[in-house]
Amino acid sequence: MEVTNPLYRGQGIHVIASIFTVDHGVVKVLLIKRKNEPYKDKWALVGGALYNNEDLMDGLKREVKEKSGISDIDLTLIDVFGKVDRSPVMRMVAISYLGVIDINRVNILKETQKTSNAVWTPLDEVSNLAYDHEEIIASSFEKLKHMILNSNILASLFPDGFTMPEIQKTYEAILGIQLDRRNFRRKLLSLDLIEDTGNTQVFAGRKPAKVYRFKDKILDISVFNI
Amino acid sequence: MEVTNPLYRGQGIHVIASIFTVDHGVVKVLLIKRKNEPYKDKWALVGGALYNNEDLMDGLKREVKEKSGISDIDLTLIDVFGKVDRSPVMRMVAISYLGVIDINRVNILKETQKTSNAVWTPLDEVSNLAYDHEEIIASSFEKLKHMILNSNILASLFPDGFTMPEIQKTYEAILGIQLDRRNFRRKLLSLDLIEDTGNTQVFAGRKPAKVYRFKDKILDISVFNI
DNA sequence: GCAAAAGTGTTAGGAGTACACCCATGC
DNA sequence: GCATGGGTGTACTCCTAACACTTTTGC
Repeated sequence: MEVTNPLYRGQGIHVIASIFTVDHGVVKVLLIKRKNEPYKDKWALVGGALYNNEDLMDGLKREVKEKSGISDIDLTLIDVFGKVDRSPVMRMVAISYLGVIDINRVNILKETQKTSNAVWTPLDEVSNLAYDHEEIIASSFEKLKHMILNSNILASLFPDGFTMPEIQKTYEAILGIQLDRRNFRRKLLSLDLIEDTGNTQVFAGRKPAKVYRFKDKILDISVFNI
Repeated sequence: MEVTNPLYRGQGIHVIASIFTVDHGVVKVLLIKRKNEPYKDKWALVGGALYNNEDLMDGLKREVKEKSGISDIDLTLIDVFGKVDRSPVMRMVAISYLGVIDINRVNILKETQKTSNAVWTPLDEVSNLAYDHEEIIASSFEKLKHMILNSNILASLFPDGFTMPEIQKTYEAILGIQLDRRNFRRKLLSLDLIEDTGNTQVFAGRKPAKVYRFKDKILDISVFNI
């Protein structure tokens, strides 16, 4: 069968990743600088056009690898962006994904065939991006706030474990609120999501903190307890 | 700018709606019978290929209108399906949406230019559909279960209001579990989501039931109360 | 010993759960 | 009056929220 209707022609799919980290209490997103048109020399999220012979996740991981060097990251579907004019080249529908990664565990490629720079950018410094990528980041960040409350997505931020004060600061940075130390600890422990490693970590001049790690477990609580 | 790379050609977007209702305690989904290839004479969800000059929601509503006659329905993005071979015609990525509608308030078109029949089908009788539509229904139904616990999506099932026993049966049908009458009522009222209309509805031989209605309010609770 | 930050416990209030009784209707 | 099903209240438990003291370290 052949498609002849011109209304169906000239369409493509973008797969795009909002990759977040939390660095010293600041939430950052990975941006790359584009080498090519459209939006040459503009900052943008990692991602690109899907090939017609690859599945969505394969294309996404290929794009992430090509443009950032990151090869080992879990990405979750977040949203879809399809305004007719969102790309100046052709009709592109963007499928957006979210990932979280430990900034210290990954070497970001500063330059690739298609990018001239790559920077972890604090959320409040994000502006003037290519395409509708600012909107995509906003939608992903909202979802991230939700996900840290309903999943173990932060496990990938702490591959070697974490102390309670550390992870609490991460929650506070992402949610933008202050939390009570004692209740936070009790709540996180009660979820059966993390476990004590038996180790401690010492910072200068302070009492050593216990190190916990995430269990290999998916949490997906529902709210409404009827 | 022109796209010459063949890897980017021959792609299209499906917009697809899983439209659910609850009819006498049975959850049903709207299926249409296709008149044309591919999957001629197969049952399928309402939906079709997006035009390259229309936004996603516009294309979706056009398809829903064309193939079912339904013109007034809220649809929510649910999921994306993009396996390379999900369509035999060309590379199609499907964006799936979810809607709920009162079966008594809508006249479904039994035949259209592209469909030869339309039926509200109980979920457990759904089988042998076109494309990956069974998978799409499964994903949408899971999300529906979640949404009735976290949003006022059921408002569209009861445009004229509802009684507590009625809506409880609806929750039970969708969730597949039994609920305690007294606690269900208290919980639903405590959410500040519905209000008493002051009216009652009488069934034969029974005490009249109060009629409630949904407030115009979006509910999006988070779970984890830290 | 002192400052800084980590660890722990207690209590009051609110939400969830389980359960029993009264009430309005049609026949 | 009786069967059917709708409406309401209460006690127990558990989770949450607010809050203060003790412990360990480096200097």
